[in-house]
Amino acid sequence: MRLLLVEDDRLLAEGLASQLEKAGFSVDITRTAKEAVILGEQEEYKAGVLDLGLPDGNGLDVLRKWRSSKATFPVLILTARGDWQDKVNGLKAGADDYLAKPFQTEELIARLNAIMRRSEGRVQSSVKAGRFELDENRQCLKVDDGSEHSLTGTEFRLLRCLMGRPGHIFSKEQLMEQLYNLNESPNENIIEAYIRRLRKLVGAETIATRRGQGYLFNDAV
Amino acid sequence: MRLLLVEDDRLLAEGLASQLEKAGFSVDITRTAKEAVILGEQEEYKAGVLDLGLPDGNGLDVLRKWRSSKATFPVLILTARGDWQDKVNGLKAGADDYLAKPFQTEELIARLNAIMRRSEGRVQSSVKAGRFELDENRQCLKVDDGSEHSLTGTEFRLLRCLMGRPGHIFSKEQLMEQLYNLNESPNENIIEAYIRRLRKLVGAETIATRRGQGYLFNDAV
DNA sequence: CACTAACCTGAACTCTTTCTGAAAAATACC
DNA sequence: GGTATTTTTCAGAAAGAGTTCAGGTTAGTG
Repeated sequence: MRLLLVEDDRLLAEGLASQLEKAGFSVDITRTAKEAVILGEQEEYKAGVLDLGLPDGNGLDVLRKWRSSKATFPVLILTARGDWQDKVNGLKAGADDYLAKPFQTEELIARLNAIMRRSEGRVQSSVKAGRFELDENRQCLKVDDGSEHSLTGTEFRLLRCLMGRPGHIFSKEQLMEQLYNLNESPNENIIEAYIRRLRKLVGAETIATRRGQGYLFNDAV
Repeated sequence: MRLLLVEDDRLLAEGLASQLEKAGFSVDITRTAKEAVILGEQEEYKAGVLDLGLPDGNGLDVLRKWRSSKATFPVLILTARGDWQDKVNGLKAGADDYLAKPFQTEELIARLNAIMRRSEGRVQSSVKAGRFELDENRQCLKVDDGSEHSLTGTEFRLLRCLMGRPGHIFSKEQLMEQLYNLNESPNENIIEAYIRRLRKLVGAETIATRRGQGYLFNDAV
C-alpha cells in the first residue's frame, strides 16, 4: 500500500509516517510542491495525503497538476481548521476527501481506507475472496473450515493486494510498488519467493501465474 | 445523474432535493430504511445520500445491506454534528464520505461530485465480436457459454487486432507490423503458426483465410 | 490436369520467465 | 548479547512462450 505524504512540517510528517507504516502503508514523504508533482506523476501510489500549505507553492496547484497528468490516485487534503473555502476548492480540484487539522491519526487511516477502497472498486471493508478472509486487525488469514493462520507483514500486504481484487492480474512491478517505497527496492525475485510462501498457505491453485503478465488471486476455486 | 436521498426530515429532504436538482441531479427521496434498501438494490443510482438517523432502523444497516447486494454506487452519509464514532463506522461499512449536520448544500454537491468522479474513474475496456469477448484487463478470451481462456501476449495482440475489425482482411504483412517492431522480424510463418493456435480456441471457421490476401475474423458464425 | 505459390500442421528447438530449496542478511524479541 | 523470526538473495531446475522447420494440403491458374 504505497502512499505519498506531502507535508512540510518535518516533525508532523515523520510522526504521521511512522503511524501510517504501522497501519501497513509504505510511505514516501516530500516537503516541497515541486517534488510532490514529480513524485505523483512518476510513481505509483495508492493514495496521497496533501497538506495545502507548502513553502514553495500551493497544494491545490500540486493537485491540479496531478489531475491533469496521469496521477489519478485518490487524494486526501489536510486543511487548516474551519477553512471552508479550501475544502470546496480542494474537492473541486479533484480531491477525494479532506481532513481539518488537528485530527486523529485513526480518522486519517479510516478515511484513507475509504477512498482507496472506492478507487479500487472494492466496497466491502473486510477482504474476502473465495474460501478465504483476511483479518485486517489481527493480520491473519481465516479459512472457510475455521482454521486460521497468522501472517508476517510482507505476506499480509502482498496477500491483501491480491485478494483485494480477485481475478485481477498484478504484474511483479505493480506488486513491488505496493510493497516497497523509493528507498527500499530489493531484487524482483522477492515477489516470486513470497508468492511461493503464500501458495503454501492457500494452495497453489489459488494464486495463478500468468506468465509474462503477473499473478492473480483465483477466488473461483 | 440519478441520486437516492434517504432522509426522514421531510422539510430538509425536499429543500435539499430542490437544490440538488438545480445542480443537475435527478433525485429520488425515501424516508424509511426499508424502502431505501429496496430502492438501492433495484434502481440504478449514480450516488446515494444517507442520513443515519432513520425512524425505522439504522442507516448503517441500510448501507451494509446495499454493500452486500449489488448496490455499489458511492454513498455519502449524513451524521449528527461531531458524532465521531458514526463517521468511522460509516466509512468502515463502506461509505465513501460523510458530512456533519448542519452543512452547506454547496459542500454536499462538491463532495458528491468528488465521490462520483472517483467511482466512475474505472473503465473496463473489452472488444466484442460474434460469440467472443476479449478482456483487455485480464488478457483473456470469454465465450458466450461463459467459458474463459487466458491468452499469451502474442496470441492476445493478434486476436485483438482481428477482433477489433471483424470482417476486415488483414494481410500477413499488416499483422506482422502489429506484432513486431523494426528490430525483431521473425519468419512470416509465425503468423500462420499463431493463426493455427487461435483457431484451436475459437474454431477454425471463425478465422477465415483469404488466400493471397490475408485473414479475417468472422463474427457472423 | 498439372503446376505452383500460398497455406496448414505437428513437432522440435531456443530463449526467457518462473519455481524452488536453501542459505545469508537483516530485524525483532527476550 | 544471543536467539528466533522475517526478509532477501542466489543458483540450478522446470516450465512455458516464441520461433523455426520440413513436409503435407489446398486453391488458383493456364
